[in-house]
Amino acid sequence: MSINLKQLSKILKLSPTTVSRALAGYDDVSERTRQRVQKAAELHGYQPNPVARRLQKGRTEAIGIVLPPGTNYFSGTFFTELLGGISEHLSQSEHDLVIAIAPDMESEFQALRRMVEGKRVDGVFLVQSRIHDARIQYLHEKQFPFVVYGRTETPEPYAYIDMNGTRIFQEACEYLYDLGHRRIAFINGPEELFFPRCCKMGYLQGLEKLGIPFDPKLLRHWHGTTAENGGYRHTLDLMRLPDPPTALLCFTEASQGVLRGLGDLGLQGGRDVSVIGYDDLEVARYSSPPLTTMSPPVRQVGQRLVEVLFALIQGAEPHHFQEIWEPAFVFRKSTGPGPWSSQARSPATFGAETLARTGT
Amino acid sequence: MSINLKQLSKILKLSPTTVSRALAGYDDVSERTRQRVQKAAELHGYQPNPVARRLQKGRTEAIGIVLPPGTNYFSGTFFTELLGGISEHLSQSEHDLVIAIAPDMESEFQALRRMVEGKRVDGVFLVQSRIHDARIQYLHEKQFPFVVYGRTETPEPYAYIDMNGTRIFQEACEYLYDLGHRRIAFINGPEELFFPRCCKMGYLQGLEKLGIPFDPKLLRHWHGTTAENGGYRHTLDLMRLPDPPTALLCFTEASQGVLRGLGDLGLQGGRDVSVIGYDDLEVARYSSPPLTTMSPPVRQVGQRLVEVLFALIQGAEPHHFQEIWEPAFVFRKSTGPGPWSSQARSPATFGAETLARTGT
DNA sequence: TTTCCTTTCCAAAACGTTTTGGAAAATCTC
DNA sequence: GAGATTTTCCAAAACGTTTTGGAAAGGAAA
Repeated sequence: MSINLKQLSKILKLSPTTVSRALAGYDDVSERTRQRVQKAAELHGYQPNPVARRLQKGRTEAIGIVLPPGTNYFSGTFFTELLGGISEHLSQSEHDLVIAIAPDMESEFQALRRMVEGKRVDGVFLVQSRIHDARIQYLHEKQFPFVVYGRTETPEPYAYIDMNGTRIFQEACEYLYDLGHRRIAFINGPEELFFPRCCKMGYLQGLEKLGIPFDPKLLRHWHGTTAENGGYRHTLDLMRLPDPPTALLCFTEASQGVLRGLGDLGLQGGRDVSVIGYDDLEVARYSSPPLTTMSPPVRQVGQRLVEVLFALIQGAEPHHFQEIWEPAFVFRKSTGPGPWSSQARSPATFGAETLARTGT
Repeated sequence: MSINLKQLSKILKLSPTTVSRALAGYDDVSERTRQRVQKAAELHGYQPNPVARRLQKGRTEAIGIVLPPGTNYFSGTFFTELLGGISEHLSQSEHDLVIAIAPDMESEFQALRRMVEGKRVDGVFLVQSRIHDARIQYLHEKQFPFVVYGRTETPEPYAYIDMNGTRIFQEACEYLYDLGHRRIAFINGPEELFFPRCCKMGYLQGLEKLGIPFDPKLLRHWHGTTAENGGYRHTLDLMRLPDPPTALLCFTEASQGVLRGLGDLGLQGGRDVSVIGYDDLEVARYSSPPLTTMSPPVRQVGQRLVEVLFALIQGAEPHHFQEIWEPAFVFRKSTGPGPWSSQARSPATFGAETLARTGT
């Protein structure tokens, strides 16, 4: 069917060596023959067989990612977005992205081991980092190149890109405070994940800084169901408290369920209750009301993950790649003045200040 | 780091040939040495290098899929679900799943060509089939193994698994008729896709069979935005007609936007307006009200796609694998009696009948 | 004992590249 | 024109498997 190196070199009456080196751009082949080779290669549609190249080079030229169980509970859309960023950057460099979707924790680890010990990829991405994450310990032990989107508690130095959840949630509290809110609830993600814990810290620090006593009833975690459903149930529950919140922070797509829950209770987001979401997916733009969010630049993260992983594969030290990015607010219509708004600082001032601080 | 065949054979004082054949289970190696080899392999954690194996075998032992642009507009969740089905089945057979996510149509084709002509995979899956689908013609010309989830109009024989959209939408019309609905609208997916067209045919046939004149104002297509947003806008628009529909059929996650739109108008799905969705994702179960849907068995489809593709790779004829599956109804709370309900047949009867016909 | 099967093993080739370590040819230097 | 240097090419080895086509050893049949 398609031509290979030996055949092409026979046509050109050159050795395979020369043809290979000509195409690879080495300077020990004359400009004239290089041109000749390149033209012939194009004409015959020659492409080096990647498998043969991989064997010789000792690299698989492939990168792996195994999506954890419950990815869909989290946000299928988020991951296809992240994968989009990764994939785009990857295809430019002749690399393949191999993926596994794990139905449960056990097969998640198994899939990871298959990639690593089966020498099927040169490096892997990790997402949804847990507070204690066995995957990270494992990969560190194996000395296998990997980058995490998120952090964990293990002491080993590893490469990561994470969002500053602590800071942005603290700022979200301040923003709501300035709008005149004092009863601020937080519907957070699963407790075993590291990122939600950071967000929780930001929430607590924010409250403390503002002199609002922490009410445990206002901090919720969804778990074992979709973010949307978790947000829905907790909203119903929260709004039926004797002293319900006037503002809601929420994690990923929980916000969609929150808006729905408010709707069912005859409340309108942005007017009766303020809502701020995390993750700025398409859906946030089109919800009713359009959602004010804290927004990580998902596609850019994907691209950067690729860059970092390539560096690691080429032997760079992981501890040089520990980046914490600042999410930015995207102000839409789901936030509005709260019952204490007379006491507030000027929101306009705050908005400007925040945008300046979070700019890229 | 890890051991290879030559080293292992040296340890065992056997030839690489024998070790390889012992592990592959050939019967020209004695039971005794086979056991010995197997034990040693296990002890040293020997795993054949997949790249070397691939080169020798002339197969990449990898399968490709390129997600079309706008996958997220469609339903990121649906695709992670489908990929889950594929991935699970695939990892059992020592194959890799390589994926690309295309930002636009051009790079979609480019990614496909890279996989095919770059000999990076043995076969590919196609999803979101267009009415005229250049990908299918291309793959057919190249004689490259592929299976489509969905169909197209091109005459070439190709392997596909598709849902019987025509039939299920026709039955949905009948079901709504029997509930007492006569003004039945349909918020359909993008027109250039084949499946929405089938659904449309089913809708039209259903109306005709029931003697309901077709009102073009009641048939909508969303396009270029998320399904959710499309559903939302069209619902607002439809319900503001002088003669608004009393029941809404909708395609994929448009249903979520539909419910939201109804909510904004102060209407309740299932009571004021009946809604039936297509695709039974987690989100349908937890919406308010829980959604009655037409539901394709997504994970099973994924598994079957893998089986079929393997058969094709082994040389089977594509036209032997043209399957049309019957989606089943999942009855929940988003449908109820319509204004013409006095004239209806008994819904109970209909329900039983439908379930029998669509069972598996 | 000889002949003919079986059983059990293995050397060598092959898959399609890239890299290594020259060698021949061309050019320069004096 | 001889020697030194640069330019241009290539044969052979290597990457780690599997497959091919025997060969040696052992046993059964004559």
